Amino acid sequence: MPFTNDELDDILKHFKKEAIPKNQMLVRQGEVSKTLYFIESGLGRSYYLNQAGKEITQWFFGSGKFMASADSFFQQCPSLYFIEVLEDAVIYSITKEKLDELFDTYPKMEKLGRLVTTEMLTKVVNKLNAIQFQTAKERYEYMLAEFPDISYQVSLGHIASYLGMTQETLSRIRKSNSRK
Amino acid sequence: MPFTNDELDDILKHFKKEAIPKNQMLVRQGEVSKTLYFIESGLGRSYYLNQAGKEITQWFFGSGKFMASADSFFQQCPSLYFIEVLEDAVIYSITKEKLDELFDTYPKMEKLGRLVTTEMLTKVVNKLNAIQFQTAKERYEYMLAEFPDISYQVSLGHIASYLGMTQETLSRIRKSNSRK
DNA sequence: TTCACTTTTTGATATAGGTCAAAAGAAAAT
DNA sequence: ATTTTCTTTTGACCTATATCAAAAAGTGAA
Repeated sequence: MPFTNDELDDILKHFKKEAIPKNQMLVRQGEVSKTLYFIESGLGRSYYLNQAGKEITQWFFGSGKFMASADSFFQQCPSLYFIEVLEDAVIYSITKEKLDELFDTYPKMEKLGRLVTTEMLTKVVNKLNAIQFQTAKERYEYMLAEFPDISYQVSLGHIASYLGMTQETLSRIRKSNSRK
Repeated sequence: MPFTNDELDDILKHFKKEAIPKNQMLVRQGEVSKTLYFIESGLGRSYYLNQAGKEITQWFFGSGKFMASADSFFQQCPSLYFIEVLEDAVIYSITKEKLDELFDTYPKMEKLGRLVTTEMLTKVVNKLNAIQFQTAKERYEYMLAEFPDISYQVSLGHIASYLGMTQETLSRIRKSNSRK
């Protein structure tokens, strides 16, 4: 993005840099989320509780990515998701108000916002297609391709629910893959 | 959106209004799509061909909605999807270049763009959750709730593939619903 | 009205992946 | 070190939905 150094300085001043230890919860279901996070290092995930009260991973956020309960942050409605930090992280955060300020000051930022959302949209659509029409095994392979790093850092159960299968099934898939 | 009448006039001038008959193809897989469509009336769908060569409906677009092969239009890459008109339609279309012109002239438009994408994102996430963790019957009910009109206008096979099930299964679900 | 073609329904059978329960393995806490 | 707790693996069994095949119903053209 073509910002001058002065602009960049000003923009970065609006963000707060923090070290966040693992297992910390950043957003709770039902809260209106006021903060957008950018992950410098570490790992986060969003999840929700299904009818049976089971945690369903909705998304993983790796380093270099923006993390938010998208619906809640952008529409300022109660979040459907929890967001938690899975690995000790360094995170830049910004409130909705400050971000909107930036959007007003720097129209170029709107573009950035639009591009970030569009990228996210593309990824979600990809996952949708993977989930909808691939076997459990193929979905796991899609995940290995899309988030190679994450597959090792994260517990089986988190990944399984992300991929829409039980952890038993994922365990069996891993076993059958390793035999070969 | 707070535009003056002059602005609105200018914006609308960039769009082309057209009547498009049913069964017309607007975007083909592999093409880079240069056009964004807004459906005044009528109905469209996007779909792709899976490995077996079967058409898989990816999305339905009803009146009052924007329609595009999102990845292709926004990132200007070859489209993964076909887009076709299912019911005679009246459509406003705009090219990528003209839209970008508008974005440059009217920063407020960026915001609009961002909001449209965000809304889309929310819907895709909803569908993802429906597909990922609900039974075939529940998915059909989700569809009846989300697109009540579409369920009647569209062929069984199109809907079944959209919902990630076979048409036989959908036919049986409809039968069991009507018995009650 | 009949013929060709498409879409939907029905039936029989197969299977991927879910569920439940328990064992084994790791990690954390005392 | 040892106990407690959490995570992963394994096994047996079951069910929702896919697949395959054929019949029935619907649609449109000649």
